[in-house]
Amino acid sequence: MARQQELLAEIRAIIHAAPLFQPVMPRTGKPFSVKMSNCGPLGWVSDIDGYRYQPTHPRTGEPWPAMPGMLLELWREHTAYPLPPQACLINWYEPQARMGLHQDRDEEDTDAPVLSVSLGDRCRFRLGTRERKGPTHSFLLESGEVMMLAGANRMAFHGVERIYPATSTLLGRSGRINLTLRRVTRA
DNA sequence: AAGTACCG
DNA sequence: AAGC
Repeated sequence: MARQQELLAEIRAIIHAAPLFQPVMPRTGKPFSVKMSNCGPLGWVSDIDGYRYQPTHPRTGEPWPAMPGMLLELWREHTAYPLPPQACLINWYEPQARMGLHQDRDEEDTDAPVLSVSLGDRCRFRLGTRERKGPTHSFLLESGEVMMLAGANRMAFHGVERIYPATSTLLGRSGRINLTLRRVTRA
C-alpha cells in the first residue's frame, strides 16, 4: 500500500509536467474514453495520422518526464529482459471509460514483454489470443496488481470492459490508472 | 477493401 | 446489465 502511494505520487508529478491528453482514433478522429500521458524516452500516442511512439508530448512539445526508478526496478524484477523499458504509457480511466480489444503491436521489439501495473479502482480485464476473433476470458484486476504479457500472450488481444467505481481508496476518488511498460526499439 | 485502442 |  505504501509502495502504491509512493508510485502514485510519482505518477501525479509526471502528469503535472506532462498533462493528460485525449487521444483520438486514426482517420475518424473519435476520442478515446481514456486520457493518456507517458514517461520514459518514448511515449505512445494516437491521433488522426495513426499510432506511434514519439519522444515528446503532443501538446507541450516537451520530452516525456523520466521513468521513475520504481518502475525500472519492477521491470527488472518481473521480466528477465536484458534491456530497460523505453515507454511507460499512463492510461487514466474515469469510471465510465473502457478500452476496446486491441493488440500492442507498435513496438519493433516484440520479444520484450509488456508489463502492466494497476492503481485505483478494480476493473474487468479481457484477454484473448493473437487472433481478433479467438476465444477470450475476463477477470478482475485490482490496485497493486502487476500483469505481464509475455510469450504466447505478448500479442494477445486485450481490453478493459468495465471499471468498478469506489472499489479502492488509493486515488482519493473513483477511477483507475494503468501503467504499461514497454520496450520499443530492438537495440 | 480491410480493419478497427473507435463503436454496440 | 454484463459478457460476448
